[in-house]
Amino acid sequence: MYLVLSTEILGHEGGTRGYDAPMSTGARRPTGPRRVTISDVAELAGVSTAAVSRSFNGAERLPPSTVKRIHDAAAQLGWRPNATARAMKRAAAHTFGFILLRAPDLLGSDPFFPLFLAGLEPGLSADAYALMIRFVSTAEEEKNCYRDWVAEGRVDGFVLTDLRDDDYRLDLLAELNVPAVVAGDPGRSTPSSAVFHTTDGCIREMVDGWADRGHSRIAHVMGDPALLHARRRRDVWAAAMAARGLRTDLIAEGGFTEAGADQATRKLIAAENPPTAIFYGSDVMAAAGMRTLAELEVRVGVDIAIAGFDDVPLAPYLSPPLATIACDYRELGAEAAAILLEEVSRSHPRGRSARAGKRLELDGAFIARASYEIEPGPSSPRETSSSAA
Amino acid sequence: MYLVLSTEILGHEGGTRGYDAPMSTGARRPTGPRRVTISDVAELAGVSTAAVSRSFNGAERLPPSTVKRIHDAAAQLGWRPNATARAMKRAAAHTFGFILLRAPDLLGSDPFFPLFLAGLEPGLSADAYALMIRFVSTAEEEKNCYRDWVAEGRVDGFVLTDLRDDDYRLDLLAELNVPAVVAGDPGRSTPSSAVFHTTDGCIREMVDGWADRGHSRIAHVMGDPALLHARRRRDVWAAAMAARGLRTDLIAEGGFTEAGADQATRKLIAAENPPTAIFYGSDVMAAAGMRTLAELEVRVGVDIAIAGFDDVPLAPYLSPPLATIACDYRELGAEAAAILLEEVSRSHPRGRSARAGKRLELDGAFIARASYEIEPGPSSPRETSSSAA
DNA sequence: CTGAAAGCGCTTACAG
DNA sequence: CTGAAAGCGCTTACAG
Repeated sequence: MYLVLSTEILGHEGGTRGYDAPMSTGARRPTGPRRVTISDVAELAGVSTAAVSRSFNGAERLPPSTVKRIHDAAAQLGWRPNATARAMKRAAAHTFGFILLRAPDLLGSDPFFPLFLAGLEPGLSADAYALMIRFVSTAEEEKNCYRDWVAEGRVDGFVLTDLRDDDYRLDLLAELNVPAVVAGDPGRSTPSSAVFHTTDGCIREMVDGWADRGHSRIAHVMGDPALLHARRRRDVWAAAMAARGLRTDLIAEGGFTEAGADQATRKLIAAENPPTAIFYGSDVMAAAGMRTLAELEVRVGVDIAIAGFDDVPLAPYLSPPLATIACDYRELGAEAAAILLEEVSRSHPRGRSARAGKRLELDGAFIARASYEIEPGPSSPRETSSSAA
Repeated sequence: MYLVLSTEILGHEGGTRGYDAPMSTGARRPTGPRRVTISDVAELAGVSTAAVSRSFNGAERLPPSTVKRIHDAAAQLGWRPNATARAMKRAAAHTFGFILLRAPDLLGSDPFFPLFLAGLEPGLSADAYALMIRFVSTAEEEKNCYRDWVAEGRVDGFVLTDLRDDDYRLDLLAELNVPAVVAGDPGRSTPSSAVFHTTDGCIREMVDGWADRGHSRIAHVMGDPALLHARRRRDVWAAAMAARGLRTDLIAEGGFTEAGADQATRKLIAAENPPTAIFYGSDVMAAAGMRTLAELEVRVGVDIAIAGFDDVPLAPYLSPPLATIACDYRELGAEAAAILLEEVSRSHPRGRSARAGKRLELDGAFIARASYEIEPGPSSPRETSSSAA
């Protein structure tokens, strides 16, 4: 924290700059030069601290010559307004919190988190907001973190992802009465704003396309049912199937993990009437399922059609290339940032919970790659493949 | 930032708690209840603010009964010490910075960032340190961010990744004189500590294994040569090749991208004497290369052997499963956190740049999956595959 | 052992 | 237009 007044910073005028930094102010610090403060700049520029502050906050007008003198002095001393002191005066941390409750082993393959963050953060920092991130491992820890960060004044609002069934965080946020944006469809009215991809049409398009090609046994490997988006994908798949008069009992849980997808795939293929097509709730599950299918000697793209969800960068490089539903998670992050900034700019000291939050829907897209494009044989795929032998 | 004294928080004693929160203190705020402060707690508990502070900082001893009274009062009011005020007094933000200069399109498939973060953050927050993240898109922005965050007192130190050739950040950090930990091998002595995986042995094992099987034309698709780890992988591959008396001219740049890997693979296969094995500098490039090879009708695992680097979760699910070099990036993050905390705990108000930083090396592991296991045919792979026709 | 008071580094009504 | 002074919410020597 101690700013070293190196000659670099002082433009090599260290010895002759006609300014002696006070070397102690009740300093109980071990050693080291003391921090440069607004007073040092004021003194060097020959103005009051108020003038320095004003010149850095732009609101009030000062003579240009004074502003220049102050800015020169600040540059010479390498001074910038201390963010902590500023935050204290303003009673705002100028920081948002992002708390993640996630199995860490899911993070390595999940395309959502890094892209969302890469979209979110630049949007916030463009407005000088910082982002504070926390990984928690239990709901208890998570709950405490939300409360603590607000009570301690660490954050001015939150970003939420991975909405869960009956998610207590929505009510918690309402109680805490802080701005928040939910990245995901809350499925109900909430005081928090929300932004999410609407992929219902994509899933319908996928199911209808398969149905049009003659598929009737279209299975679904769903993600973790505790997650709202996993349930939503399942529900839309089921509705699309029902709309075509198709049965929806070919379903298994894959929990968004590779191992789960492997088990789910085996279960589906072992069914009396195995599917001719499988819609996996994520590309990661689809990729794992592809290997399982290969092991079971069910050829993807020949005996069975599959599709995933997310459009991970590797999806086109699988063999056959994986059909999927693409969502731009970076865009989602960027929109979340914009909404959050809008939330805080409207100051609702109270009554935030009174109004309903904004809703912004983004479009997903169905991408029909080779893994999608097969027509079911006259018999089940396994019979087909054995009849070829 | 305004804490709502809801009945929830007050344990439903809101009306009869015998305590009237002062409703204004020169409050110029729009509306809303004012923030609960240490004075409110002191008043309710019938002690001084000093006592409240002490009871929350543990150092000095207070009578247990007083501590209890204070803590009860704090709980009743939902008060927690304001982090900003605390930081100001302590002249420390209790926060570390993590600034990323990265092409955002690389983030979606990169296993490093999310896992590293998932290891790093819990380590820091266990010690009540926060992590501030920033994505920048130019070196200029990056440099300013380091300087600004220190000058503004936003952070107490930094985490660095993606070390570049002749990386100016190492000197910048030394100049700024703040604690830092580098995740990666700086390749030279630096005042910052560093933690990284040593994979030289893994790469040698891979090359030697191929050489032992009779491969002599082992190519390398390297990552972005601006990055130190890409260069290191190349150098170690080249040294291992040279040690076996093998030529090192079969090399191409893939830039860590799918498209780059595609181009690099085409270039290598088009060579007069194409390789019988390819070491890709990342799994993402290897996966992309696999598709290119398939398009070129060079069969991985039959005509050519390949291996990647990173061990992404999908690696075992490619076909054939991808041999690779595994590094535990979560462990790397956890170790980086530990080192950083150790750095700040030793207070070096000056002279940080005098001593050399600590070095911690972690082990990588070579994982020989099916894509690795072929022996080269008597002729080149393309001749082999055409002679089979 | 406990409290009054100074001070962390700013910002901003307020007074000149 | 400009500055002196109060105050943001804490912590901590210092004095009782």
